Amino acid sequence: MEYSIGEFSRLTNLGIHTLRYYEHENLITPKRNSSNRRCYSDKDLAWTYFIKRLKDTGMPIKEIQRYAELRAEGDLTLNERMEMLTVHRESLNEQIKALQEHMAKLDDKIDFYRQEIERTSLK
Amino acid sequence: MEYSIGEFSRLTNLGIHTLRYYEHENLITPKRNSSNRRCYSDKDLAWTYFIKRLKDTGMPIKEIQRYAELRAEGDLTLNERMEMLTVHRESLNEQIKALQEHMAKLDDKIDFYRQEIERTSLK
DNA sequence: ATACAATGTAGAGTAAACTCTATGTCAAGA
DNA sequence: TCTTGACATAGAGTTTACTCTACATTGTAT
Repeated sequence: MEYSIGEFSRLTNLGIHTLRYYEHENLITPKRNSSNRRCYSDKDLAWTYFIKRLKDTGMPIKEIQRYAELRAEGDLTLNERMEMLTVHRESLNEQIKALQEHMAKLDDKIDFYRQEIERTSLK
Repeated sequence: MEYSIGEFSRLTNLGIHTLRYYEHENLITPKRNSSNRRCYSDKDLAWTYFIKRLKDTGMPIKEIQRYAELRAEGDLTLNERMEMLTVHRESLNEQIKALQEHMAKLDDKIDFYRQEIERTSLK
């Protein structure tokens, strides 16, 4: 299947402006039809989902750019891409650990509030 | 104990400029000495650590501002503050869940790469 | 007395990631 | 044919959270 930018925007939940911006940054590079309109493919779709995943896990555009560059170069860069993902995996792991710690502390604080409210009868 | 902005900067690992910016945004409000220099207290220190925690868990400055405002109003706002933290706790929980999902998918991808590299003998 | 390092304020500048505006093209329906 | 509506580009504007600059004061060591 092929999609116009409007359809693709709805599918990916990324604004049209954002899609053009991503293309400008060489993240997503859809084909063009005879009238120069963008034609996004299913491959573009899967790739866009992956980009969103990288973004949602805190990878900056610059780094995604680098990954996209390697991807465009084909199989010879598989090693390097896997290396990038492995490094990123570690950062993700640390993010999760940090958030869990924050969660524990937050729970302490909430408990403290609960007691204070009880004590001062502000229930 | 009381700390100058320089000492406080070292203690909190926040730049001097950042501390002044936080004060400008009414997040941290240290006392001043006779020559108008900032005097940070241990209470400011504990509060600053908490601000960092909120920031590190994705709370925007605007919201921390609101929290700081309530805090300045005293015990009568304990309920409202607890409510804010409880809501934030939920967002934290969702962040963690999302990251764990991303992690699983990332592991899949890394596995896939491993196989591809094996298959195409790019070891 | 003087130098100098830390501090003060006000306001400008920066970086990242969008988001929007102005203007123009083009295919399809009334 | 005329009018929409979706799409195109180039470039300006926005938001968030700092970060830095310029310039004036002040406290301390020589």
